[in-house]
Order: sequence, then C-alpha cells, then structure tokens
Amino acid sequence: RRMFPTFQVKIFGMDPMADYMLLMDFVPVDDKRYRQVTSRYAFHSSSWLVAGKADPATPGRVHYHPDSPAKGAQWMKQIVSFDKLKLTNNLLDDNGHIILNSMHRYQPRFHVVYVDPRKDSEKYAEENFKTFVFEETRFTAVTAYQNHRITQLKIASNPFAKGFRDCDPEDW
Amino acid sequence: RRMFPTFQVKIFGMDPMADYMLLMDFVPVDDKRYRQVTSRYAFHSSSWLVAGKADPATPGRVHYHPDSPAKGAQWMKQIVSFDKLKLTNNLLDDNGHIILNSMHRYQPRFHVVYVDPRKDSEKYAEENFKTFVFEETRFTAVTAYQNHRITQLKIASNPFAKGFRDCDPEDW
DNA sequence: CCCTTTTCACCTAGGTGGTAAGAT
DNA sequence: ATCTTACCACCTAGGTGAAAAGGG
Repeated sequence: RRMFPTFQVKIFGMDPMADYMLLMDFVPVDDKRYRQVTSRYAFHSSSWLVAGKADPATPGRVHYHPDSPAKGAQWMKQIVSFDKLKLTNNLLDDNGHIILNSMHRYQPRFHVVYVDPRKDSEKYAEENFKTFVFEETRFTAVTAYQNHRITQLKIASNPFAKGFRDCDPEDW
Repeated sequence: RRMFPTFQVKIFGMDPMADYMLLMDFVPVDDKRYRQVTSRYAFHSSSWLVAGKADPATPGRVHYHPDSPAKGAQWMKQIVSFDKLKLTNNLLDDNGHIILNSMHRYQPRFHVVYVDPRKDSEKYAEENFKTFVFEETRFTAVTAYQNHRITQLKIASNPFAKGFRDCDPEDW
C-alpha cells in the first residue's frame, strides 16, 4: 500500500535547465525486530519492545519519482510529493514496490541524480548524485496500524478514508 | 468528451535514441455545415445533407501526446494511442481540448516533431517535422450520435459503456 | 423540427480502514 | 497472544449513453 504520511520535499538550488532524476530508497535503522507492548486496558500502547534480531533483509529496491527525468525548473517550482510510492511485505512482489519487513524500523532516503549530458557520463556517476536523510521520517513498518492517533490522522487527512470520518476534518 | 474511435498509429523508422514530440490537430474538410436526413420511420438515417456554409472556424488547437517528448525507441515499441484526446464544441474551453464545430466535417492530422538538440534548432524547424494524413479517419463532429451502429459499436467496445450492454460483446 | 445542454445511473480503476479468519 | 491475510463497504476520480429539458 501507499506510504502514509507521504514523503514530500521542497527543492532549491538546481540548475533550472538541467535534467534530474529523483528517487527514494529505505535502509534498516538497526538490526532488530520489534513488537508491541500489550496492556490489559489499551488496545495498543504507544511503545515498542525489541523482540529479537532482524529478519534477513531483501535486496533494497528503489522508487523513481514518476516525473523523472525532469528539468530543475520543473522540480523546484512546487513541492515534490512521493505519493505514488508503495510499500509491501511480499518478498515475491513483481509490481516494483518497495519491499520492507513488517515490525522493523526504516530510514527513508532521498536521492537527486543529475543527468549528465556528457558521453562518458558513467565516469562521473559518483559526483552526479546527492543523498538527503531526514531522521524525523524514520518509522516502523506494520501490516496494521498500531496507534489510534495515526489511524485518526489518516482518516482525517486522506480523502480515500472519508467513509470512516465521523466529523468534519475542519473541526478536528 | 474523448474522441471515439481512438486515433492509433504504429510507428517505424525513428532514430531510437532521439527525442520526438507526437501531436494531432484537426482541419476542416470543406466549407459546409451538415444536417441529418429525417425519415418518418428511421430514428436517424445514415446520410447527411449539406445545410449551408460552415460556421466560422476557431483558431486550431493542437493536442500533444501526453508521453511527449520521448525517445524513438519508446514510441516505436508499441501502438501509440491518442485516447486522452478530448473534443469540445465550447469556444471558451480552457481545458486545452480540441475545439470543433458540431455538424462539420474534419480531417485529423498526425504530426511527428524531431527534437533537435542543436542550439540553433529553430532554424531547422521546417525540416524537423513530418505530417501524416489518413483520409479514412475523416468524420462529422456531433453532440449526439446520429447512427445506432456507432452507438452499438461503442457500447460493445468501450468498457465505460458496459452499463448499456445487453449481451456479451464476444457474441456481437 | 432539429440540435444542444444538463443531469443521471452505471460503469472502470483504484485507494481507505474495519473485520474476521488464518498463521505462528 | 500477536501479527498477517483476504475480503469488504465505502470512498475518490472520471468516462459512458439515455433521457429530459432547453433553444432557435
């Protein structure tokens, strides 16, 4: 399914006339698997326990922003939203979705690749990309929401979940 | 609304590595306005009468195939379908749709533009495009279908009209 | 009378969390 | 007990012709 909340960036400092590819990938934060703390009274509490060593990682896939390649001017003119990016726990996925292990922690990474027009551009591959990491975007992958406030946030903010709203999101 | 049937082309002979823009426009076939022949018994017959001189033509708009620009290899690898192209009779349209006069005859035209990488490419504009006209694609623009067989063809072949089918299109 | 516009039920296509059943 | 899967009603978004209403 789509990642929620959506990863969005505002970009500055590109060459407006040059082509760039924008992409994301996900790297494990640690080598652990997590589980929920259970309380007799709360459906799901807000804390996580380490539940052992991480499952084997899959070869990391990459998600290209579907507008890639595009000119710097195009990328900078508005916020770039990775709302088409989809996550799955299916190791055999053949839709090109990002494969993650459920109950593991991940760090999203954002990469900008300059499309070098030179014939021998492969030689300059190392200097033609830049990676950005925002630690505040770390998350635990799950198959079902473990936190009612995330569920409510999504119901309030995602138009596809309107069916579950019980008040106007403006009042929320 | 979308043009039906959709204009589709199979392309050969491009430079696989070069960029091309693909586009369509529509030119009047003649300077006439048409009307339906009415019979007491047939809802709409299959012939047209000249009903006078054409209405003033609008400045002709152009529809770029939304995948433009793309490499020759991409365009040649499968049939190119202009299924997003929309027609309107609204002279004030601001959705960029193709504006046509209803009850007038049109000739669709297909244009291939080579994206010249040279700095002074404007100088070569005349030699960098080629126009293709298929006379069998001429049609009369209408606001409502005038021919039951066209209606039935569309109901049978367009998935959005499934609600009007009364038998399996395989049996048709 | 003939054509155009508006509205509508009915589709396609696909993104939601809930829920019940399944798995470990 | 905890997590996963499959299915579902309910949405968004938008493409159909039919039919009723409108216009000259």
